[in-house]
Amino acid sequence: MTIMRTHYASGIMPEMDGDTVTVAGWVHEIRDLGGICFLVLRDREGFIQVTMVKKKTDPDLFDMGRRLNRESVVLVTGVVKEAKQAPNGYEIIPQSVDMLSEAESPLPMDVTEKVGADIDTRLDSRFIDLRRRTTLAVFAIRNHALKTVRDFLASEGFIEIHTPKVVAAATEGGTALFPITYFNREAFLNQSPQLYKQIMMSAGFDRVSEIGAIFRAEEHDTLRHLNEATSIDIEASFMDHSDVMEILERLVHDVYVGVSRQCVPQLEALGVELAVPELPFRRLTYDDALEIAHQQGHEIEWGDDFGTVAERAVGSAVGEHYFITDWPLHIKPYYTRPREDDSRYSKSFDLMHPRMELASGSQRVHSHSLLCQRIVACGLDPDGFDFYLKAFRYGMPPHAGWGLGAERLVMTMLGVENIRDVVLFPRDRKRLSP
RNA sequence: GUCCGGAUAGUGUAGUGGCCUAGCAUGGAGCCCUGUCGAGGCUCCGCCCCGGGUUCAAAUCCCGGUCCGGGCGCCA
Repeated sequence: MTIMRTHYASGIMPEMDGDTVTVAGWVHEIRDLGGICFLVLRDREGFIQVTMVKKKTDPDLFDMGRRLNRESVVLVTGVVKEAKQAPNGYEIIPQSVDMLSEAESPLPMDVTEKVGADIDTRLDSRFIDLRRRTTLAVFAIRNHALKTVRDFLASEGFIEIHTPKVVAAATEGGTALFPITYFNREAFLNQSPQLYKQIMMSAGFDRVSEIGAIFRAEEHDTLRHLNEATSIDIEASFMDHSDVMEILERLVHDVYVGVSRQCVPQLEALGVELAVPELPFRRLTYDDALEIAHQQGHEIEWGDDFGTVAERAVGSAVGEHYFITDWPLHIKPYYTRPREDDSRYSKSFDLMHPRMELASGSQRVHSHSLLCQRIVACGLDPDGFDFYLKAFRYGMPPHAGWGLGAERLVMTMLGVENIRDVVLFPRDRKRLSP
């Protein structure tokens, strides 16, 4: 016996009539009609029907096949037969069925999607949930989306880097961090690659990108936050915020195009009709967005961030992807560059989907003295930033960059409501396992 | 952090004081059935989160606990 398949389920065609093939996968369903028994085998790529006719099949094989438990792993060798009555017009007449791993019964949840399951049940048995066609489709699309991102950034001359995820005490401020023990010292999980990708500008890499994990210790409990997420980051020298905005919108556009072309079956499985957003995305200044929020009846003081409700109100007023630019300097981090003509404003932007924020970025402060000044102004201690500030003292080019939430990009693209649905093993406030 | 909601077979649900010996679907066991594709038919199996209280009577009301979901805040 070999444990090798010759074909995935999707690789079998009616034209192969008469060929002997070996398929391997999970027993999705068994429909036993008495004199004829259909076994539906499922693998990563699809389903294939294995048909056993009582009169023609070896009695032992027939009896073993019809008694298999759902979700057991089997290897089936047989002859492809073109058959009009079969799904897709073909089936396999088995010569042998080897059970490689018997599944226990009952299953923790339904794989055939006849009965629903709560997200909590699904995540507790994620390995089973991931066998479901729609769940698999989400991750196939996520894969294509991120592949498109990598291809796009490579074609734009970005060098992919990997920055440390374990970092020393110095932080960017703002979000809460996860403390860890690093030998006998205190350390943290990184909240973003921000400081390191900026250091790479001083290193002369010119354009860098990273797709990596970020960690935030916020105790939020929403459908769009996780404590471990994937961030798509870029940093580019000799560019300003409008240059990187242009890269960002083309990237998002490219992802939609790539997914709509390469993931047709998956989109169909999910019932998603993907509308590719038009370029260029609309640009609103913070003041414009504030005006729209006011018109929608949301009172926000100049200088405050938009709350969730006002943010959605602006989003539905715009109705498509858009940028909010020129944020008040004091609500942006210290590395954000002030506008030369009016330092109350910054050279910053957020990329918004009508439902939520997707990305934020800016032109950065590249002057060492201004950066020190800004760190102090934000109430932080420059001493903790030595390793970072040092890179600004020996030739730091002007630069700009952004960070884009990979999960949010995928979930908004697919209309998925819960961010946990687009992460294999999500980490939220309550879930640390599996 | 704060507010709101929920917990009933393996899974998803109905049931808001007695009509509950808890209904339905899916599932499991078994039987019948030669073209199913959410197969069909028949029989059977399996559930009220934990503890206390109110009441003649609690799945249902009250209190405490545990676990879960969600809104807002927070999230440079």
